[in-house]
Amino acid sequence: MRDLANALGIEAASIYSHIKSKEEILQRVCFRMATEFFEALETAEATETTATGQLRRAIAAHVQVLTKNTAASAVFLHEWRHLSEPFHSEFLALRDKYEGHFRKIIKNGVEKGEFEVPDEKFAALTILSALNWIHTWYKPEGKMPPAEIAENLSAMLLNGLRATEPRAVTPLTRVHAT
Amino acid sequence: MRDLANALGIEAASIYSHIKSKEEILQRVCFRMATEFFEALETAEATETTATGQLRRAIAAHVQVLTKNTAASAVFLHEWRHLSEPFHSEFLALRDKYEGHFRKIIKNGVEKGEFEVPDEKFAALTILSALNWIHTWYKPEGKMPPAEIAENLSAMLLNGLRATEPRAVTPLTRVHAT
DNA sequence: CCTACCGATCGGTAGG
DNA sequence: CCTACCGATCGGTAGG
Repeated sequence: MRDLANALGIEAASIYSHIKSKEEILQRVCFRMATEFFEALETAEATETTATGQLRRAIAAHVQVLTKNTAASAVFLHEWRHLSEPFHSEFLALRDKYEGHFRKIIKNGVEKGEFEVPDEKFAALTILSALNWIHTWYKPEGKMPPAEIAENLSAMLLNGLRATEPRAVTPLTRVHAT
Repeated sequence: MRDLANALGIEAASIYSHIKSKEEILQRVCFRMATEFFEALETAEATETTATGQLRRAIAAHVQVLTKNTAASAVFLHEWRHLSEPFHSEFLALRDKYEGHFRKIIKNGVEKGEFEVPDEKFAALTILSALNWIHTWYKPEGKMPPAEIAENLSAMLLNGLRATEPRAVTPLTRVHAT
């Protein structure tokens, strides 16, 4: 709190005329980020009809939110553990709901014959894992912009590494990095 | 340190007759885990000749180490940030070297025509991301054993979600979870 | 938003 | 491995 006050140019005690407690900051960051992720995801789902299209848009939306504010993303991804009840449970429920959207897209894809996976929940978790790690290395000044990161991730997750068949996904903006 | 002492059944001050500082514990955990990851990876590389085989073994080895001790893995994955110099730099160098092994396997695969990826570094990072996230949800008592997790991850990362072609990887122990 | 301060807790040391 | 402590720092409050 002293560091924060210092960055704001005020005394530490003065922070408490703006917020109730240190945890309130954590709560605000966690739930604001959750809202942003949901809004981006819902837009993605609404603009596409195929499971493949929805998944690609959902990945792009997630990467967009994640890279827009890496500091807030790190809090959203890791620090929610320190939320007190009932916020902790509430946050976990939101997280599960978000994951559920991905599961549903994958399930739809499997039913329509677009996808083939051993386990939808596992697939959803793996996709989100690959996505969520980027905040540890992403730098806004780096040479790969968010849209291209999303493109590459979609290609890898949809087609895998294998070179046996023609690529099923050939995005308009297919870019080779490096 | 008080909690640790409590768990050990001794006084907090007594810990310091075993270690020099709190950070020494962090250093030991981080570098011991690094060694374990390297040993497992080298064994994996030595037992296979194709890039596909090596990658599948490397994934299995990584998952094995990660799930064997989830607490130590979490420290290895996140807390290394608090290492002081020169340990911090030394750790980062090891991490980059480890990542380099994965990059090389992928590069070999591309050259031999087994893989097709836009960017080897990006592919290596994505694979490790998908792998490293499992420590956040893995429970030893859960119904998916480490070998099956590795199997599913290999299948997803090598073939993707797409159902357009016959599966290129058909592991001996292919299991459908859930 | 500041001054002045608090009780609690932290990693760690001295000396046995 | 313990007793007895330490200086520093923490989140936060009282009263203006």
